[in-house]
Amino acid sequence: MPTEIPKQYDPAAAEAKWLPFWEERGDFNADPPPAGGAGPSKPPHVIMIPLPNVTGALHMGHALNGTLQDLLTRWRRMQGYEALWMPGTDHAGIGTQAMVEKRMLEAEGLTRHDIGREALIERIWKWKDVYETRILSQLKRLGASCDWRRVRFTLDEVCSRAVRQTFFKMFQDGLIFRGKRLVNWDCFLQTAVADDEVSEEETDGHFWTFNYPVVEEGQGLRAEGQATDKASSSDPLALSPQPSATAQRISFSTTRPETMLGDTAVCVHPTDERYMHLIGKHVRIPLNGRVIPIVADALLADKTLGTGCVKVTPAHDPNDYACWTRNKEQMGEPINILNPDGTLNENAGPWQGQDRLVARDAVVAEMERLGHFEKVEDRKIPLKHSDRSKTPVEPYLSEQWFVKMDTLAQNAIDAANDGRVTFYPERYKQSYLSWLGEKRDWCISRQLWWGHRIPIWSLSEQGQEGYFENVEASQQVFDEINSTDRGLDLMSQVFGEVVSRDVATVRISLDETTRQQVISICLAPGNEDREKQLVEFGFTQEEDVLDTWFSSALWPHATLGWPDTEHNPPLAGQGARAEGQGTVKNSGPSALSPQPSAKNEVLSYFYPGNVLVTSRDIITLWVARMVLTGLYNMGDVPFKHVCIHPKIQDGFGQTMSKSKGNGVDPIELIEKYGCDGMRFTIASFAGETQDVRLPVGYECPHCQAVIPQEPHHLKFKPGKPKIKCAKCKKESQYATPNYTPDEGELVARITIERFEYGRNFCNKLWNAARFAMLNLGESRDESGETRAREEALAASPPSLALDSRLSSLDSSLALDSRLSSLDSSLALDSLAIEDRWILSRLATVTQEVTSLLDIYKFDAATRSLRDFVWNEFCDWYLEMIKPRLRDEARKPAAQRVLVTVLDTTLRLLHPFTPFITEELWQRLKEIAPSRGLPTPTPAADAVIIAPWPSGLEAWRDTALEARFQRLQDLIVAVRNVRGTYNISPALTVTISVRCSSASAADLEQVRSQFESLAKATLTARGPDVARPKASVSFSLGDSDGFLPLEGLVDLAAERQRQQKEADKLRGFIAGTEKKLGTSSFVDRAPPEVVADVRLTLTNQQKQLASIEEIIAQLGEG
RNA sequence: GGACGAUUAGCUCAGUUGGUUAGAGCGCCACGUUGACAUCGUGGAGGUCGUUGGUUCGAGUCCAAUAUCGUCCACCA
Repeated sequence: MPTEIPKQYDPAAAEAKWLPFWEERGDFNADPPPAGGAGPSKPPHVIMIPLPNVTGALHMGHALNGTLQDLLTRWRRMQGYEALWMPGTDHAGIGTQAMVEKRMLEAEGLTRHDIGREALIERIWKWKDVYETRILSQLKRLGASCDWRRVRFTLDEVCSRAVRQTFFKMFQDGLIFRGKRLVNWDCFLQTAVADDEVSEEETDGHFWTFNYPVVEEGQGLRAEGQATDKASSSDPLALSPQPSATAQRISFSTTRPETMLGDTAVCVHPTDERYMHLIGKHVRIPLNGRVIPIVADALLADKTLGTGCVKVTPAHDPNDYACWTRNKEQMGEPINILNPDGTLNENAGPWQGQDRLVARDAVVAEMERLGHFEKVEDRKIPLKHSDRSKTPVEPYLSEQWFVKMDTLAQNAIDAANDGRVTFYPERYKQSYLSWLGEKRDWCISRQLWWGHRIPIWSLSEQGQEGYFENVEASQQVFDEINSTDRGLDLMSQVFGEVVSRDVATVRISLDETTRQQVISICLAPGNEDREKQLVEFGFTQEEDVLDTWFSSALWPHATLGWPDTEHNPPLAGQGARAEGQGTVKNSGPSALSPQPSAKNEVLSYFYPGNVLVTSRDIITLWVARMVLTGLYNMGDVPFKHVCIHPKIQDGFGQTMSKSKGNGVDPIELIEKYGCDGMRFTIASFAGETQDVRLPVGYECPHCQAVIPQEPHHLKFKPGKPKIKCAKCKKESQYATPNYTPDEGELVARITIERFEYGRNFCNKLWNAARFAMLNLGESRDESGETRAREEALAASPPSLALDSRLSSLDSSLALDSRLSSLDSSLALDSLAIEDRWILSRLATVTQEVTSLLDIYKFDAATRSLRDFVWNEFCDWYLEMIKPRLRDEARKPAAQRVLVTVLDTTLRLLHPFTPFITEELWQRLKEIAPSRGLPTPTPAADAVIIAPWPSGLEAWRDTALEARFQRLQDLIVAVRNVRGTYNISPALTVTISVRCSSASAADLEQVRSQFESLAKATLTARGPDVARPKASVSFSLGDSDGFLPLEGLVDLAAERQRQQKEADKLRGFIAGTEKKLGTSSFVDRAPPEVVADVRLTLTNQQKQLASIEEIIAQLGEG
């Protein structure tokens, strides 16, 4: 034996060994075919990783995502594709900045305003370096066969350039515009917060009802356009504070009375009979005398709620804002009454400068004084709070940048509708389409510092007197400038020379608030000098950064080097990466240099990609936007398939996430169950429907009992909380994402029992292979010549380098000669029945797994493989060939089939369990360097590059599988009898079988195998076998078995057992007969179904007859 | 409120276009350490497929309603 094979698979050792082996060989790398290279080139297969955020470490959800992508990548690589899996991470603007700011505030009491933009960004880069390193090393531990030379980060040079170019192109095409939008404003932190960063809390509040007086025709009514004119509202006392007693009033309710100062309308339902006659009339806001219209809007007003009438404050309420967009021409501009710090601004008149909550009471008092207060009641109000500051957020109207979505969205819709992009499972196409169908403009600006700063420099200036009085006319002038070369003239003034439209684009617009004209210049990437010129000229760059999704939307082509079509994208230093998971820091301009080449072959070869693997919650945010930008920048979709996999939940049904603190680090599970065990289990989860629930436990370090996780374990507590073991009552620290246990402390580690499934499977595979290898080696002669070869082989270093292929081929040829008796071609029909059976099953499984992977049914593929390996290969085949392996004459053929099945199985399993299969492949290669049927061929150097099994259809033989099934049934029946009567396994029983001559022939062929599996001696078989006296029997329909067990069993009990069996059968027969007696069934069901049922009936009757005969004989004694 | 999914054995889940007696893993019970594997082997117990209707010769599977849970989206003067 070349090496001892341990009885247990050691995952850690294999993982440590084969990861560097593959990396050093360059197996993960994918490159375009060399220019002018001869021979057929491989087709590409591309997967872009759903870039993890650098906000924190990966959890099991990422492990699932990564496992599936690696599985697909390894599978396609084996199929002969140039398989690229592109790795990288996302800067995740809001999340990362918030995380760093939070830490800073907690640890040092500093806010970002204290340290400034530069210093904050510097801190975030440091954070990013730490977590990027951690994330990439987690992925590597998973066995992720990414092309690590190509790792990208959304803020690196290559991605930044793509962002700048896309923004520039969109700006040039007029797709980018500025507009107002309601955001969730955190008055404490003075920043906008995203919708998913606010949470609702029930708060004690009040529900006031007020009224506004309706303005009679001709009385103080102003032109609509002037309703928002500040001059008109600057002097409320100029208007009558007291409405005439007879004036009609309109009542409404509010929880935020101060927003009355910003009302621009009141709204009623168009069919509300109480108010229909008022629609189009006006009311006066008593607080400031402003006159606002009464509008009809069926979406905003609800006849059944409150008074049926609602005040409209577009600047401070999302619904009101939506109403405003529908009724703009009647209402005029929204009026913002807030300062960024939550105090009221100049639009609040006398209340300017007061905090909004102070002003609220003052406004109520004033309304009461003026006689427009009706009532107030206490009420619980759901109020949005900022997750970060825990203070209430205010809806706040602010200037934002948008991408116009109509055409872009339509193109992405078309791509899914005409099948250029296909979803697996199909139903997710619907979420994609319905979201895109809204075509809501994409707000791309964020009031953050961490991200891609918007590449626009602008200059505001006062126009000539009266120039901007008419908004529409001004806009026309601007449009003309924007659409002609007059914009270029403007730029040549700034830059002192004529600049090309490919370098800079200018747009002039009107700021409706300040009545100034705004000159905005957008620069294409790579124009740092011009940026300086602009600043010197007095332009200032936008403070805001771009939405994170803007850069991740470009991921599929940005990572391939777009927009550079002349050079391949730069690679990180290959070879010298042994020490580090770290990437090259790309913040410096000269950190990387592009690979020389005449064109970007990487981009043209690898775009478009093949499949995107992700979970459903980012179909809209990310998937749709990648399709949209791919079509826009590249003219083609970024991927053909979108594979949506389940989400991982904890034991309580909560999705695992960083923010919930319920995430489990895959590394913990890899260390406990082995990487392959984890991967195999996780792949078995990935079906089409259900999310995956993973009940978590903690293993008591004192007694190894498992303590189930409870919700309170996940809550953050100060100090180092301990967990108490229910069994041994001892306490220990435990690991959660919230803190790290103390050094040297005994820690209750995470366990998830479901992962034993995969671990046990790996161990089973290991031992099956161990058995095979032990039995492949034995037949060798131990001549001096062989030993010399073995020594020579041992002396040569492990075949790590690529050029070792030749030498290993040499040695394999040499080793081959030792198995010369097996070299010759082995005809299929000369093989034993179990050989042909296992080959047939193998061919079927190969076909199944391949077609299941084609449609991303990982769970079914995993099951199919497990069932084959465990229940067919191990339980039946290995058991059946044991007698043959002890028989020198029959041994060689069994060995040949055994090694072939093992070889193919390892290849089928490699994408699922890469480490153990490589470990076994390399060991097997030493023992059997050539294998296969009918003629052995040298095995590949590594299973990672071995060809995926295919073309095995000739091995399939369904008739033979059916014959084998009968044999299996017979053996199970004997075991059943043994089990029922508790016959010691040490005791060999005798059996005679009454069956057809054909079955008898089969049985004779596998007699020794049968006898060893059933622990029985076969005394007779054939159609004429008679039942021996005092025997226990079974009936299988087409064959009956008789076991003389007199003295061992109670024959009365046997009679009872047979009676029970007969009764059961009679029940079935009655059912079947009834069915066949129903004319509607016989007449209407398809003939083949009826024939099937008739056959069933015949079999049941035959079987019953056998049992009845047995019972009769038992009665005789 | 809208869309989608789920509900099958004690637990976690499969169940392909409707067709004989609904499956697996874990757990449970009994027996077993025979030369690959106790992370194992052999046998066994355990389910009126959430509920109610309907279509059909026939429904876990198709349709309708309903309940519960989950996810996404919208909304809550």
